[in-house]
Amino acid sequence: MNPLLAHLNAPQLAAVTLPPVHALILAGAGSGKTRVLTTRIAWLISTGQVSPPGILAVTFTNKAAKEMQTRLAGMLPINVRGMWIGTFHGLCNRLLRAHHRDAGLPQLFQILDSADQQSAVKRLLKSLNVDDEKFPPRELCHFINAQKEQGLRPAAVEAWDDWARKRVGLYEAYEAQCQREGVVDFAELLLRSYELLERNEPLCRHYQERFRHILVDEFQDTNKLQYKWLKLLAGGGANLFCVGDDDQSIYAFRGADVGNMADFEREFKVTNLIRLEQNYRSHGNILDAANAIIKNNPSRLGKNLWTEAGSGEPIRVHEAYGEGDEARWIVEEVKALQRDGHTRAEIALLYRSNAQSRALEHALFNAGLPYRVYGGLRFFERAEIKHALAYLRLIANTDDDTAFARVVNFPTRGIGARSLETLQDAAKAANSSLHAAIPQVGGAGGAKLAAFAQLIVTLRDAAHLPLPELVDHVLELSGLRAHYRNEKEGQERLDNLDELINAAASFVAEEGTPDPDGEITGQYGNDLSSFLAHASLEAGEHQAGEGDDALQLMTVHSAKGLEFNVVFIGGLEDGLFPHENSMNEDKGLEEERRLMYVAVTRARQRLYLSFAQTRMLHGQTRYNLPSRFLDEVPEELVKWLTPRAGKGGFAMQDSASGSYGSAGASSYGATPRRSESSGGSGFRIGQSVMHAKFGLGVIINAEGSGSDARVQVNFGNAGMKWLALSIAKLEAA
DNA sequence: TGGGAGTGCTTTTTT
DNA sequence: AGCACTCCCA
Repeated sequence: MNPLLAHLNAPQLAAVTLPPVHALILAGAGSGKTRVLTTRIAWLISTGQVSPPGILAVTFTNKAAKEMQTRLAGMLPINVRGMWIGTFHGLCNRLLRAHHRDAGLPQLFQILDSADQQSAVKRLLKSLNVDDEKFPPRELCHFINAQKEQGLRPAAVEAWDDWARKRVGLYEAYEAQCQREGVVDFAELLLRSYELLERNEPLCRHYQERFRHILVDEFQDTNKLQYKWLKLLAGGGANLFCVGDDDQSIYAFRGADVGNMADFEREFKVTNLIRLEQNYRSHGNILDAANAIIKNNPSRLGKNLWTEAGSGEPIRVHEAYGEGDEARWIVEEVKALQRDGHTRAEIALLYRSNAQSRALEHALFNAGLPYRVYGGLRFFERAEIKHALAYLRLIANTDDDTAFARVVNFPTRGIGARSLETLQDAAKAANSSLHAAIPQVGGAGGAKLAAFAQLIVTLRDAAHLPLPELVDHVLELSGLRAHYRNEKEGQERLDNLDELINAAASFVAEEGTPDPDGEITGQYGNDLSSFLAHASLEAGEHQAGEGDDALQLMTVHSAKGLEFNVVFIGGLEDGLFPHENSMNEDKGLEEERRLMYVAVTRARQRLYLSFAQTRMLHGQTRYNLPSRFLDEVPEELVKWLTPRAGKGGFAMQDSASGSYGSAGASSYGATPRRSESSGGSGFRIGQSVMHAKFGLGVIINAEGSGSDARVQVNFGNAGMKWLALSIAKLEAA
């Protein structure tokens, strides 16, 4: 047996070795989803069914993409760096850099993150004299992104009244502004690359022919546009292999559409639907609870997790008076767990909304327990870092008005609102960028602006320096360092700025390499612009001390994909979890329930659920009922740590390698070579075959020789078969 | 320019 | 309650 395939269970094996057909893998929590995805890629490559450039693998987070690359690198002796494995946004960026001309973008186009986008919108409203009470920038951004995520340009958006028409007009003006400034927001990355392929037939055909196998992770989280993008790329006969879990779809609120799973099944006539239901993570009671909860959702594709592990411990439920009591109880419980030998890093405190972390942090701080809060400001989102990046962006592109506006008077150089207004008017009149309009401003303000323009020129002169030195140079000449040195609490910010130099240095060392398949995709641009793209696309985790043994605090959303030995889910109250705002939404409760399902399935060994009778929220004390999700956990799985709540005050119930890359460098000596045949029959592992009755299949194993030769074939939905070559009529397909 | 007072918002979030 | 943001005055 191919060692790649060892240790896979039957459905995993079936999925990994599927013949070249479209497939939908329903992968339950903890069922080995990433493993299937990466092993599938390794299998396809090592059996010679596809070469690495023929693979396109898409994920949602950088973390997931990196994980896939790392694991793949461990399975195959190939350079995974050049492969098209990445996030939707990262891959689109790559595509647009390579074909920036065809996409109508400057080579060094910059990427706006959400905050940049909002300030760009604010600036736009101001320049058009639009009342931002009537069109709140935040809401306008949402609207614009939502349109783009449905693939709609302004002309295609329907508007029935004046206000809606005005809004579409602003969308249009925003696009024009971005185009003039040479910047692109996140949704634009997707839409622009979709349109690029859709309109440029030869280019589209090139990529369609190149990518033979497209694999998608977390497919339930794709939005409409992402699905269209995938369909377009798969339009040339590539095989789409989508892995997802409808029960873990928790991002509908930002445009994810689980309906894509059903659409995919229908539109691609998917007959190969494989369920991965064996869970390798949690003990039985935890899984039973999760199954019982999610069973209450109607429209599911259907799936039931099971485990070979025992039932394990009961699920512990605790009732507290207020959020402070809840937090103190958790602290005591954590201390007890530590005494029993649990490490803090293996304990997670999950909550529905960020505001809940405060009470927990307070109690943990008082108890002196180290903890780490996920979420919140990340490195590249810090103000001082964004300031420094803005100077770098101006070096790359002086027309980037967002960057210009951010730092033209930071550190302050006496360029006030008046001068800026004059400048904005001049820019608008000349339809130019702010930077380009500087010569037209006279007076004292004009002189100061000219000095700023001179500063940018001086900085640009240093653009040839190695990136880390350039960053250092910018920090010094811009006056940022001096500014923070004079600030009382500036030391941390200075440290962060120094850290930015380190980030630049390690970026150059690790990723600053040019695209390996340069003749097709062109080059990325220079170090500076790829570093800036990196900063936008990968904001970076914020807190240091990753290696420290600290409790893990995070929202349920950010816990998706993670697992812990012990999990506390706090604030299980109606109104909080499920959240009251979700109740008005269509299908809101179902998404909350999936969220609860995700939360529960994070736990390996022990799960605590807790709620409080009163909770301070928005400055007011609220009295909540226990969460309805608590009632959905079967009683027999539960151990109440406090007298059981609800039902009338009960008493305490205590109770492949040779086919590609450096030949022979395989780490798997036994991996069949591409040239090897099975028993001299002319067939080889990985070969697609056709059988009169079972249809298309792929050979995954072989034994015997001559008249005894037998091969194992995966026929997809027709199953896995051993066939004697002397009897079965197999034809190469 | 910067600080103090007043105002409004507050589910979840990656890229 | 706590935070970000704006506005106004010295």
